[in-house]
Amino acid sequence: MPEPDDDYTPLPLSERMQRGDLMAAACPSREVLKHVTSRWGVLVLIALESGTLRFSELRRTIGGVSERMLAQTLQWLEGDGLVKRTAHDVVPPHVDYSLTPLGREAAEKVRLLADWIEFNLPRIAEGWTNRQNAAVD
Amino acid sequence: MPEPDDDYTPLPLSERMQRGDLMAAACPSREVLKHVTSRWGVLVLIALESGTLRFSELRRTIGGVSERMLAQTLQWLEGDGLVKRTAHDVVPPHVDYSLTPLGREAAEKVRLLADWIEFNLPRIAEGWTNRQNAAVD
DNA sequence: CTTGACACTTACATTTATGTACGTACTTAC
DNA sequence: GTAAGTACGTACATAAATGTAAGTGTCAAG
Repeated sequence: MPEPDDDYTPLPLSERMQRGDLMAAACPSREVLKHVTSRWGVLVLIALESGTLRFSELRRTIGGVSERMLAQTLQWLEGDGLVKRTAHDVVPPHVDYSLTPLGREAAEKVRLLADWIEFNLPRIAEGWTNRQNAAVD
Repeated sequence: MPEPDDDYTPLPLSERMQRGDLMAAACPSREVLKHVTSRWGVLVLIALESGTLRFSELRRTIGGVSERMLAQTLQWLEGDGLVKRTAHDVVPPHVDYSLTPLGREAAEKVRLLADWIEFNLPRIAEGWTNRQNAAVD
C-alpha cells in the first residue's frame, strides 16, 4: 500500500504559502488589498493598463495626485510586484512605469470595479438626492 | 407627423447625470470609490454577498473590525444605496443588513478583485521574500 | 443580582494617509 | 540669465481613518 507521503517534495516557504484569507485579521493579503485599493493605487493601475507612462505623465493623467503620494503609491505597487520601474540613466531623468504580468491581472479586476462605479454613478447619485428630498419632507 | 420632441420628458438632474470619471479630481465617483474600497467596505460587501447578516454576525465574520468602524462603513454603503438596513423593532434590538440590487453588482466586482488577491498572494509574497534575500546579498 | 448579548453612539486618542513646500542637478527654451 | 521640466526625497503640517473605552436600555441566563 503506497504511503501518501511518498509523493511529498519539500517546497520553499514562498511556494508552500497557501491562499490568503482577507477575513482573517492577520493575513498578509490585507496589505496587498490596502495598496491596490488605496486612493491612488486604483487609479495608477488603471492608468498603466493603457501602456507605459512616465512619472510626470502619470501625474498629469491622474487628477489631483501630489508628487509625494504618486511616488509613494508606485513604490507600494512595485513592492508587491505589480508595477515595474525602469530608470534610464540620463539627464534630465527619465523613468518609465509599466505593469508586470501580475499587475496586468490585478489592474483588470480593479478596472472592472472602476468602470462599474463610473457607469452607475447616476443610479447611486439618484439615491443621494432622493434621500436629501426625503429629509426635507 | 409626430414631432420627436413630443416624447421628451424632462428628467430630474440626478437621472440626467452622465457617467463618472475617476481620473477627474472633483468627480463624485471618487467618493463612491472611497467607500467601496475602504478597508472594511470591501469586506462588508463580500460578507453580505452570501446573504443577510446581523450587525454582530458581520462583526464576527470580518476579523478585526471594531464596532465603531463597522457601523460607520455600513452607513457609508447604505448612503450609497448598496446596503439595506432592516431594523426589527424588538428588544433586544435586531437589525439585518443585506445587499441591494445595486450592492450585489458592486459586491461581485469587489469579490473578483478580492479573490484574485487571495489566490495570488503566494506569487506576490514570493516577490517580498526574494527582494529581502536580494537586499541581504 | 450580576453578567452578557444586542446594536449602536459618543468622546477621546492615536495611527495613517495625504498634502505642501522646498531642495536637487542638469538641460532646454525663452 | 531666468524659468521650466525631470523624478523624486525629505521635513513638516494637516486631515482622515481607525482604534479604545465607555455608556444606553431591555431582556434572558446563570
